[in-house]
Amino acid sequence: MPDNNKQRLFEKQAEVAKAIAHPLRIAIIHFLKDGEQCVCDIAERVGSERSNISRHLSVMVKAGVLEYRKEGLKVIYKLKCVCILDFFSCVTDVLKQQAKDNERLLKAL
Amino acid sequence: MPDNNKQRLFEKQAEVAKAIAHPLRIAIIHFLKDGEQCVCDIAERVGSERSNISRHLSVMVKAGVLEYRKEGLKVIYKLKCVCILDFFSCVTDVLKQQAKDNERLLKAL
DNA sequence: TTACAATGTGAGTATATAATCACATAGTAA
DNA sequence: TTACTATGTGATTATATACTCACATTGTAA
Repeated sequence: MPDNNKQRLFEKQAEVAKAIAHPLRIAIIHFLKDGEQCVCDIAERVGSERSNISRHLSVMVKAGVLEYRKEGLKVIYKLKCVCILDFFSCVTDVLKQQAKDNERLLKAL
Repeated sequence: MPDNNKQRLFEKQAEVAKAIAHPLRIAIIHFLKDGEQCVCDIAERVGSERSNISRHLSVMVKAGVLEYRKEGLKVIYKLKCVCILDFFSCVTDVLKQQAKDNERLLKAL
């Protein structure tokens, strides 16, 4: 693969990662694990303004993490790909490792 | 788990995701897949200033993605947890889905 | 010692992102 | 039609991030 394509691939991957890399967006993803939800309910659940949530949702849609459908007045969002959840088991491994390191550090005191 | 802990967990997860969410940092991670490398060689490979690379590396160390050891003048970095690579298979799934969507869209023209 | 090489860091600037408020839009229902 | 509700968006501000340059630090080697 030529380097230009590699560069473009890295940018695409970064865009997906960025779409996940925010506490509110992670909270949204976790909420949507259990099924699709409208903006209104998402906003209430994660505790933020609707306009703000709306923007976060559109970031994730743009990155291909979420998709939506309209139902009357409501817009209902859901995970586009359950594989997103695998990401969190990966992140959890990193955090567990950190916890272990900290423990070891404390013991050395 | 109380909501405060959940909140903190989401922030921690976001920090790890953010540490990955940059094209240069993804390039670095891919380079380190094949083994540990010094700052100098990383900078040459991914094509950026050493001082810039140094900062990116420290972001990833702080997030628990990389670790390093010193060897004489050189500082040698490596992946702390191979599980980071799983993240990319997850991201790749998202990108593949996007590609499929685009294809379908083009066919509808 | 002096000179050099690899790395990290402070300061400044440019850009990107997040949040808020006010308002626009679109569907619903009386 | 009018009034209402859910959502999205423009404009603004605050904050965070990325990059560059100059310089400090640390180890090496003559």
